[in-house]
Amino acid sequence: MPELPEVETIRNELLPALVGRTITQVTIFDAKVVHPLSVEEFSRRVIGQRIEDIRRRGKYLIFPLSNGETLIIHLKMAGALLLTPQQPSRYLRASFQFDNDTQLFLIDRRRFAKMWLTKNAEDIIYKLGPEPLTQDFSYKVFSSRLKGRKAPIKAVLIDQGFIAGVGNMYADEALFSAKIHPLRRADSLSKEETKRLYKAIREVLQSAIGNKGASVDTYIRPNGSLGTAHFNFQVAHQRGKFCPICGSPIQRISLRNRGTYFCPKCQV
DNA sequence: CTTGGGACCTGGCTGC
DNA sequence: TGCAGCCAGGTCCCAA
Repeated sequence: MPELPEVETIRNELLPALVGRTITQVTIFDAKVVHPLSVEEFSRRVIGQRIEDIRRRGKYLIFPLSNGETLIIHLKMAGALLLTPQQPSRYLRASFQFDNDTQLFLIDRRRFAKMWLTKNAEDIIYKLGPEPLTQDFSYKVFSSRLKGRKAPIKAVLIDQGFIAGVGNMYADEALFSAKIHPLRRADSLSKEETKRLYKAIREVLQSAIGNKGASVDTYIRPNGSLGTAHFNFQVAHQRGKFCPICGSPIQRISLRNRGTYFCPKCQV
């Protein structure tokens, strides 16, 4: 599942291949991926444009184009971006051809991934909260944003308007690392707990970027190789396993229709 | 405004 | 072996 570390890895690995390249052809195999634009309009507006840069905001990939428009891609749960050469995939939803014979494929088993073309990227990403790895995201910002939030802390962490980029896996990992129960009311955390969680969020994300993301399901890097961050997971997706600290069975509950994994003894 | 539930999707896995 | 049902979860939409 691409969360911040996975999307950041994809960005880093697409940058040298695509920046400065011009799109010469695009093929959309599933019209849903560019909705509400028609395939024809999307193609017309994107062909001939040079990719000026690749940025990331939360889990969105942002491609400023030479005509002033912006291409935005969100991979949702199962999407992947692959550079040639690649094996054919029955889940190919779109392909871009560039002026140096490079091709970029959007693969998506579950048809949730989406592409937008817009003159103003803010129209798409305006809802996002702060980037957790920037200087701006200080402990003070984090603690003040928690005030008055009565929902379970896990639900707040995966709210993209609260922090951008933290998804289900890394929320579970950060809460385990900070020894906080996922169902704790967000505004009930002590100062010490808030500090631990703040630190844990940044460390968990940074470490996962260092490991090129977590290949737990369909996540794959643009060159076809896998990330290794999931080898460090302590609770996320560890069904049937045991807490690495105390040996208790990892517990799974459903929160917001998301699988939530935690240690019932270490996390209070 | 916040909160919480369901919808959108599809394929792999589990258990009867 | 067959198959129903669970599980995976990012974001939008809607109701309270």
